[in-house]
Amino acid sequence: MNKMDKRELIITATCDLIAENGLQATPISMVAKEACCGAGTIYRYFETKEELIEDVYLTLMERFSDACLKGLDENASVREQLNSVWLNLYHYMREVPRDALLLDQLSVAPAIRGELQEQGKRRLKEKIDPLFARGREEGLIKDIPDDVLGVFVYGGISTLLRTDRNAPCAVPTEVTDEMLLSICWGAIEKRD
Amino acid sequence: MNKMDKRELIITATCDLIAENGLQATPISMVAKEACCGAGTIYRYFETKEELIEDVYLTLMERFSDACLKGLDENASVREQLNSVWLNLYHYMREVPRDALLLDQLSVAPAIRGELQEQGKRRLKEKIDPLFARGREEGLIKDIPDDVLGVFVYGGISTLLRTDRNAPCAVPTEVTDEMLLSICWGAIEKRD
DNA sequence: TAAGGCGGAATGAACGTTCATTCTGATACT
DNA sequence: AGTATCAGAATGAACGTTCATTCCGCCTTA
Repeated sequence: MNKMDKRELIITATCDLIAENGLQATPISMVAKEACCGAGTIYRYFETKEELIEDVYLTLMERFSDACLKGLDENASVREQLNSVWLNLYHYMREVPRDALLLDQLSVAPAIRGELQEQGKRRLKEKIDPLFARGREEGLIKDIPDDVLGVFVYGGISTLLRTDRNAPCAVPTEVTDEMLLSICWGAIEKRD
Repeated sequence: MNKMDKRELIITATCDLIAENGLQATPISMVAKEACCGAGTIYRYFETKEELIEDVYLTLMERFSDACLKGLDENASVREQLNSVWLNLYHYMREVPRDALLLDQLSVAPAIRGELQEQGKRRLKEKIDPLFARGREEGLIKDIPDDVLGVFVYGGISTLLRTDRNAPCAVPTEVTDEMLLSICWGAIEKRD
């Protein structure tokens, strides 16, 4: 096993444990056991536990961005592209609730500072911001700052799924893709 | 100072400290200092720290519910009533970011179990669910479960303000009440 | 090819700190 | 005086981090 593999192994173990037990209930000793290494070894790859958490966060956001942008056709219409991103987001969070939970946990952790959050979102924003800009030019989207609309929709979807995780209700079976898009577009679409 | 005053004092102190430093950075000793009492005294009022946190959560949700339902006119139209609730929510979270932050912190804390969360939301739900039901009957609202629409809007607003707290941008100045309602209604409103 | 040695990687017991909780003696009230 | 309440020191468990030691693969040399 080479250097990077072991590093990845530690990050993966940390992901698993935090998703299962929460952030403050996963001591380094537990990560070490899960990663089949000594506690000291972890400190060969990460200066502090905080740095490990930061890396976990960035790794997760990378996966998250990949999932959202999967199969995006940059030549398609704005509407089709946003549909794709939103459905990807929705499906990913439904199918990998572990990651969604992790994201919730980490986004309020003190280790995840503002700048790091920016870094995590960067790749996604670079793709989506121009999309909103185009939609706006085409008169398709409300005259409200793109960030506001984008964050609102993201917050709606993620909160919907978080609520369902906390108290499993009918969301997974009753909310069709069509319904979801109807809500999302309703929120941002310009009407006349 | 009577018994309840001291209890309230401890809860208030805990609120202040968690809002300022985060949950896991506020030890009991610090709460004791802030509340001007000994650490042991806190254990006269709360069995464990976890129970204290639970009480903080319920107190907070009570304040939150009050704020959202303030001035609600039950004889007004569904549209007017929902406007009132949403604007109350938005203004409260903008004007008392401390409470909004606290709510974020606590809603992912392991101490806040599913049942407790239900209890915290109960009063709000009891008022709002019938509102959605009426709106649905009047053909005003999408044929999508009320919970889904309600949670989506709540999630959108709260995430919007959380994002702004993390990296202060233009939300407070640029998003007018009118814009916000346009987004919220767009998300739930039935169109034909 | 075999033996010896070298250096980075890994280990996990030990350390110091922090924290929730308990204990104890003092204080205020009746 | 007796009871209830308090403050804060004491306690012990749990944690992040360190470090002396061990391990292991590779290179050198004969």
